[in-house]
Amino acid sequence: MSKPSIPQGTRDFNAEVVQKRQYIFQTIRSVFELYGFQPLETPAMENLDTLMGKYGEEGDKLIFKILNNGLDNPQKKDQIMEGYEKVLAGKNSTAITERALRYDLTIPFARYVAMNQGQLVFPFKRYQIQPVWRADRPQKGRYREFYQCDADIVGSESLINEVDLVAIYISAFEKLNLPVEIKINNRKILLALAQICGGEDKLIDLTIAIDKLDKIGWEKVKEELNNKGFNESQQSIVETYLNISGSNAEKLSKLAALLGNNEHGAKGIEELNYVLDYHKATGMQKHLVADFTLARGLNYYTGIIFEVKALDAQMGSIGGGGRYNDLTSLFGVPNIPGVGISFGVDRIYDVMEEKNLFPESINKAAQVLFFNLGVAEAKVAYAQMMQLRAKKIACEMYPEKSKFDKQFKYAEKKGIHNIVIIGADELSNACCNIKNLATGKQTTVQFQDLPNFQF
RNA sequence: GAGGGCGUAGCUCAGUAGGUUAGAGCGACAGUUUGUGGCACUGUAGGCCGUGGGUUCGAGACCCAUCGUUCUCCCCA
Repeated sequence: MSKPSIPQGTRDFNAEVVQKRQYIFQTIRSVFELYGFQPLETPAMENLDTLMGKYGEEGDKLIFKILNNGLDNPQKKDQIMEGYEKVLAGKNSTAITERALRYDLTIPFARYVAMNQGQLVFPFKRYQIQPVWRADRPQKGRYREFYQCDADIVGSESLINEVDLVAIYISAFEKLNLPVEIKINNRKILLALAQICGGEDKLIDLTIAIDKLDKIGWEKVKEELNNKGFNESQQSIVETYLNISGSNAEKLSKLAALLGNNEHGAKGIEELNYVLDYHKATGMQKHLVADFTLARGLNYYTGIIFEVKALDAQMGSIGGGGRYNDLTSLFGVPNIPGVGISFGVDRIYDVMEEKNLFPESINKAAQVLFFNLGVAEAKVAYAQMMQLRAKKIACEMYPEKSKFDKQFKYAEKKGIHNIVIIGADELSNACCNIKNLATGKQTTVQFQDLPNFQF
């Protein structure tokens, strides 16, 4: 038999890791709930058509598809062979695969809203914390199975929602003690830029190119623009656009000058100003950075977009989101605008681990270990232990009679801070000896006083 | 999808230029020590050197393939 293994890009989480991850989940969840969001869960798998075509060409390739059952059914052979031909040609076939693992939480949410629009109370605010799967090649900070924590609001165009989501980001990362900056931009501004530099249809080429700026530098971006058919004067507008610097207010006024009276540009700037202005009053403004190079890969965004970057850490974005004005129309229900954000828990974990930001207190080992010193002793000890458990003190008893040495080491390795010794001597005196492993201090306590002992 | 690094004991790794019976530290187990741990000392167990082929008198080492893993690019959280 070969050595056991798990699929590439997936992980097992041991007790310590689970507790740390739960700490992140719990922190984010509590903030979501504080802001009036309610939970939703959707299935791990969706129908393939629900997902295809929603994430761009690259995204489609990264969707994990599930092979249909019953492919060995001889009655369906012709259908299946025909489907296989389509697959070989790079197309999808429901004869071969009709389900896939979810790629993110936003599209399943849009699907849910479209299916349940009659029942939902709008504006509908939901949060969702579940794993997603991507058939990407794993590398640092990138896994094939990872969790997202999303909060979305649909059925409202108000920018107060954007304001609220920024506040969620900032307060959640403050609670986690993780310093971040929230980059903010607007797809309308990118659209305006595209209109000025050769037309709306260039929007995607343009955003892909400028998104690479901090990675490859202006010269390479210029080259890419050139290859995509942008002329010299258009390239120089883009260069001016990318070189805008200063405080948020300065950047926005310089941008306004560059975009002139372009309608989308003016709207985009106005929206950014609205959000920044609201957060002057909350004091959260200092975490917000207007960044016109921010583009985001997903093409369903239409308004303000966000991305969260951990400060002083070698890690890509640890969260992102934005406004999508018509996501449910993909499922035949038009005119439900929405805006949402996502936390990348696995990357947040990696950054917090690297920077040592987890509090000591999240280790949830039992507080007390009862020694097992024989049949009669264990029976009495067990009854005493149950009284402590009734007081919500986490306890366990060593399951077999073993040498002191061994039982001590067990407690030490599991991080249990107190041991209770009930041996023959204690038994005859109806008492026990409690030893604190950190201090080495030992106390003799009568059985009737044990439940009230302060560990 | 493209390219690089690494696979030796449970873990972290040595293993010189190809040469007898593949090593260390940590961990595990046992003992010194049958009711008071952490230290120390002694001992024991544990390896198809990722897998398959090839070169050679001889391969853990060299070559090819394959699988796994990790990193970079693309893209993304």
